[in-house]
Amino acid sequence: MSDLGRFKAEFFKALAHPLRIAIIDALRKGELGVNEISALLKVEQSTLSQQLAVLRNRNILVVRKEGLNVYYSVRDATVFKLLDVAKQIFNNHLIDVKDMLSQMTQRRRTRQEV
Amino acid sequence: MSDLGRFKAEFFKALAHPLRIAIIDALRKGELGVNEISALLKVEQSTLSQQLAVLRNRNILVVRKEGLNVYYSVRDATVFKLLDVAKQIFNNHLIDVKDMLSQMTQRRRTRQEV
DNA sequence: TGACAATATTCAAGAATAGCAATATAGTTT
DNA sequence: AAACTATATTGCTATTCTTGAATATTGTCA
Repeated sequence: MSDLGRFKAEFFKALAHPLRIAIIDALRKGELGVNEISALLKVEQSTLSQQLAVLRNRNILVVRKEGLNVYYSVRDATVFKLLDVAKQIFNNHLIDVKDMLSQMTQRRRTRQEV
Repeated sequence: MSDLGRFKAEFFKALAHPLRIAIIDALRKGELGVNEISALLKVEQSTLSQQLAVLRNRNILVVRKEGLNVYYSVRDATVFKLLDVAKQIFNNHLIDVKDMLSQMTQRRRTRQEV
């Protein structure tokens, strides 16, 4: 297995979480403070902090501290391109996305039933 | 949380595995039989089959059966672009990749120790 | 039909992840 | 220094993922 392959896998794993995607999307226009992200995404403080940590550890986000506040930004704008390409793939296959949605919903329903 | 965000997360999750990345990479030049992929990647038969199933279920791969053999191909070549963009990000930050490698190695070591 | 080949699915066990609550840390203000 | 604020980290439980082994399925050929 090539190292590059493993790197990519690690990298995609970092993106494989709805909240983490939302965080990156929120940073498209540039740096934001944790409080701003928090207000935007409305999740538990510790949950947000944990997912920020994941992105930070994977070198996807960059931190800047200023007094009590912490500001995050995306290190390499190429990451946005990745999200855009993903979107493009969905646009190519709207029907499949519907499949995926129904699968996702079904799974959620199954989980609840059990 | 937007649906698109969740779709993207699901999608990246599908890519977040070294073997699955390797499979997709192997299919860059077009369709391959399972036996060929197997020879190429040298993994357990069931492991390969399982990871092929993941990619199939996510609509990333397309199947064609012919007698006893099964041929897989990537449904939308845009997926390759995704891998390329990921590579591009690594090229932009070679040093960080080294960090990541050392982190990965360290984690693996820790796991073994425990 | 029976034996065989290629691939898929199921099962079980361990590893990794997610998210909340609680606690810790670090900077600020009084 | 004490009280306060913003963020990070830890502890814990539930869930999901990964993998090899065993088993099932499907098509082929004698």
